[in-house]
Amino acid sequence: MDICQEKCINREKVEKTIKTIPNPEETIQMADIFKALSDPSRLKIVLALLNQEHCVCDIAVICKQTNSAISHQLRILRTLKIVKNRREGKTVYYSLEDDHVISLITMSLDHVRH
Amino acid sequence: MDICQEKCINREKVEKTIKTIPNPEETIQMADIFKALSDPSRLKIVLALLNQEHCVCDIAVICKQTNSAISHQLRILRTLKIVKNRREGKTVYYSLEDDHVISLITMSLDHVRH
DNA sequence: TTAACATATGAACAAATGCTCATATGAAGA
DNA sequence: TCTTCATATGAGCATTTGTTCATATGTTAA
Repeated sequence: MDICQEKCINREKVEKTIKTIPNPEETIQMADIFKALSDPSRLKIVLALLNQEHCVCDIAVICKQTNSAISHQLRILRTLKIVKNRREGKTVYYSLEDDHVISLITMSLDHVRH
Repeated sequence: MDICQEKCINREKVEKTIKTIPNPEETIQMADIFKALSDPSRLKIVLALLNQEHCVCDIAVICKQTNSAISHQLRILRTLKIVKNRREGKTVYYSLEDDHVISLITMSLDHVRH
């Protein structure tokens, strides 16, 4: 197969780094959070909720998408515990569940803007 | 089309939020960074580079993937300016380009571990 | 109970994504 | 120069993902 593995690897460095890598479950959970923010339309929803809660209909207007598309995306964000909701009559208001998300957003915006 | 847009939106809240949303280019750039970290195998590569540089071959061993798969993913990370590389003879060493990425990783790990 | 309406969800489809396999590139030593 | 080896890359593919359309759910008011 990979002859390289017999010859060129630096075992010490490899062993040392392997110890520092989070376990698979944690890695997948981290990836899931990044995945939630990796789609521009889904990220825009999160950005829309950064300062105040909104109903599905308002989010659809802000994001220029159909209520259905927004609702599907909100379900994903809800499953990942990134947003929470509360019902008020016929209307459902969504807001961010977690301050960590706000930090992630702020940091990546810094990065983009240098 | 969407009758809802004629009736239920809260124009004031919507207008206020629209002003706070980053422009489309920035939003896409932010999403791109998150997308780079959203795939578990690509995230693992970044995690492997968190503390020290490694050659492609070592990364492949650490991540238990073929050199080819790693090389393809490194190209994506290079394009997004998340990793950089230096050549030393036949070997190419990769390391993280940017401290912002380290902060993002650290923060999401915090989030996962509470 | 019935109508109206905000939201949720399942199915289907087009587009994007990650991997594999084969092959190319570029550097070092014989 | 020729061979070896680390890395890079293109094509093809199976899988995943985001959207649309149709329909369901749940709440309010008549």
